[in-house]
Amino acid sequence: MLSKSSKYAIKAVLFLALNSNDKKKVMVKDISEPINVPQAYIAKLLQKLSRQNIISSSRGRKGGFYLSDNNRKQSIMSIIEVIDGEKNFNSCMLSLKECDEDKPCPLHKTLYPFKSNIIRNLESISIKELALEVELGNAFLPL
Amino acid sequence: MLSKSSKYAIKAVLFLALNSNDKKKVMVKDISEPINVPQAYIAKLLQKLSRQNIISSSRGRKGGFYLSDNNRKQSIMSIIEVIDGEKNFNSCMLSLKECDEDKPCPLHKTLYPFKSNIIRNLESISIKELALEVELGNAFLPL
DNA sequence: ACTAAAATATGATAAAAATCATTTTTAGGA
DNA sequence: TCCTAAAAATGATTTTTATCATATTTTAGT
Ligand code: FES
Ligand code: FES
Repeated sequence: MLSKSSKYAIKAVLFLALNSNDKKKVMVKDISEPINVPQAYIAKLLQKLSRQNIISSSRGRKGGFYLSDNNRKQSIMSIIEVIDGEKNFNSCMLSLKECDEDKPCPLHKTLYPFKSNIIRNLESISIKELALEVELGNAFLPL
Repeated sequence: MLSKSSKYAIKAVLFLALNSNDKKKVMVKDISEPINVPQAYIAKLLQKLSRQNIISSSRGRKGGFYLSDNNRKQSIMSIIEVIDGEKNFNSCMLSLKECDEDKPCPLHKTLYPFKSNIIRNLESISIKELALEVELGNAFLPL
């Protein structure tokens, strides 16, 4: 469904949403540990996200990663797209090709509606909203 | 979502549903080609399915793979379970662990309902039913 | 300016998934 | 009974994904 990498990335972004802002940057070391992901690995993912402006970063002394208010408005899907390249989601469930309404595979009819709903949800839910759920204690950040 | 292997396996089983029965066995070579999957690879998958009685086979001369009437009654999920080991489906969407209702991750609330519906569908739909859709021309076996 | 603390870039290694190749076993037919 | 065509078993290789290690910028503070 989601690659390990996007899972890691989402966790990291959520962690940043809860623990950072433009005044309070946090460095990889202090992200990787609580979310339980190898430091060098999450660093690479964060860099990718930063390059695509999903998250913010500043380097040098007193630098670190953080989320600006604008960053928080982005969707969860945008994270996945940057990391996995969205291919996972519009591919057909049986072939290796794209899903094709006109020539649907046998599983299309039953599964596609669900899949497209999942996509729609991931596209519409923002980082900020998800983080709020955690703050309210309705959801938990798993390690 | 589904591994390449389960996709291959489902295609192969569907092909057998359409082109074989206990009187008409078909050998790997004649399965792998039309469904466009490397012969040695699909052979391995078919063997696994056969061992778990999802499909039938007989060896030696005049042997081959085929689907008995009983085989056809099985669910699509049973194929996936044999090949992927079901792990893909009950794992949490954010952590590497199992999905946990009591301590749901932030994505659980939005995605789990869809996921469980997908699972329920895959469990309830039989090989025979899917094959019928193809016979009726409502669905297509992609290469 | 200089230094140290940070991200960034690049490339190497390890683990997992997919693919390929070879051998062994089984059973039908001469 | 012996040969041959088939699946089954085993193990090697390749490709992809995940992980690790090292060197290079950038920037705040002195
Ligand atoms: S065509 Fe296969 S999922 Fe849509
Ligand atoms: S706890 Fe993460 S999907 Fe259910």
